[in-house]
Amino acid sequence: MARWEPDAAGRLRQAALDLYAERGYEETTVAEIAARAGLTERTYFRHFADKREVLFHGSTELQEALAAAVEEAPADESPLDAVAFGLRRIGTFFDERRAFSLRRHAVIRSSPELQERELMKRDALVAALVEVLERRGVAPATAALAAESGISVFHLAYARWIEDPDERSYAEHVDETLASLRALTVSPAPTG
Amino acid sequence: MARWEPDAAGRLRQAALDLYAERGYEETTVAEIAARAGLTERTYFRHFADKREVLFHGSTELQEALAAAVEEAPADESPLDAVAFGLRRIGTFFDERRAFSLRRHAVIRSSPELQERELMKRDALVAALVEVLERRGVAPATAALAAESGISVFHLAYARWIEDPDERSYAEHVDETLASLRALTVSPAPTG
DNA sequence: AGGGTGATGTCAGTTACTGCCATCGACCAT
DNA sequence: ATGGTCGATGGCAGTAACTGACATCACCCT
Repeated sequence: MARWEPDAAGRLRQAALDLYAERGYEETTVAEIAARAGLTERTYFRHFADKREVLFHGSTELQEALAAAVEEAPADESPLDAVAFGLRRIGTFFDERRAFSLRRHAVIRSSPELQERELMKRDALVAALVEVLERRGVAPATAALAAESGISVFHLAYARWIEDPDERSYAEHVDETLASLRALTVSPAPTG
Repeated sequence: MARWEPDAAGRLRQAALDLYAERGYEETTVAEIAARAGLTERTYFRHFADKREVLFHGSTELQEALAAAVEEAPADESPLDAVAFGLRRIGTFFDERRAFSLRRHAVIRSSPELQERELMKRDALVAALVEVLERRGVAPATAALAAESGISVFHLAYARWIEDPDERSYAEHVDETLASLRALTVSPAPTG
């Protein structure tokens, strides 16, 4: 028999999400999360850097998956299309965890501190895209713009996916959002 | 003679920027900032909500100025053009404070916590733009996309403005960045 | 003169987070 | 099996961000 119950980090994530949802983020202490997971506060901080990070477990994997997917886009795709290619590929990452995503999203929306952290993760996605695009030979200025635009699509598509009563796939929302972006940026209003 | 030295908040902002630049953000305590401003820690927290907020004084004014400027854009401008109109208008806000902006930017870049807060302010700008655009009659989905894209332009233009050795105006960088965005989103690569 | 006001000070308390050392089952080498 | 190392955890003390409650006291108004 193992010395400790397995998957301490997983238990902490579950306890944190539950407590943040039940009582609210600010009203929950790290000691309470640790206690519910059968651990101590000190151990919590060995698994997660701070009180917020416990809700952002998949972000590194997501970032790597997105970067890898964009890397695999056909070489002749435009920067924005390459990003869109990657976004559609990672759709399953969300589609498979819909219930969890809804809960997590509701918790994050309820706390400015958590929103800040989410924005930071979003920014890391932008940086990862810039790196991949530049490696594809895209000029830095263009890469930055394509990455920002791509993550805007990522974000708005996610918001729509969360709210979609029909529960259509994430990839579908990406396609729709990307089409809207293209419609938006056609050159200045036609004369007349 | 006044009971206290005037402009306590201003002194705190100056002290904080100086100390963050000299010693680094993490190595500076709020008590030290307050002491340099001739105040106590408790008084610091009456002027600023937390250790980060002291660096984001102009953000509310900037947000209101941008919203007002977009509001004044000609009614027949496309959503994105209306935002661009607003961005050019607020250019003086930056051009007049170049030295300060450089120092502040260097400090923020050096600390993840400060970057998080800056992303939050950026997000507030997006929200303000969405509100203004919707009031102009733009459909919510389009408004969200135009706001996101517009703030991407805002942000990248700012980064280039900061790094520009020729110190050209902020509005010029907005124009260039916007043109790049339009070039980026033209429909998928032409055949052949 | 006297009372109200507002910016500040003082102090005690909570909680996030960190460094250091102790514990002790598991695992490995002999 | 013996002994030693390892790795995840606990315990504890300490720092610093932030908050609430109350006191102070020049200024202002009447």
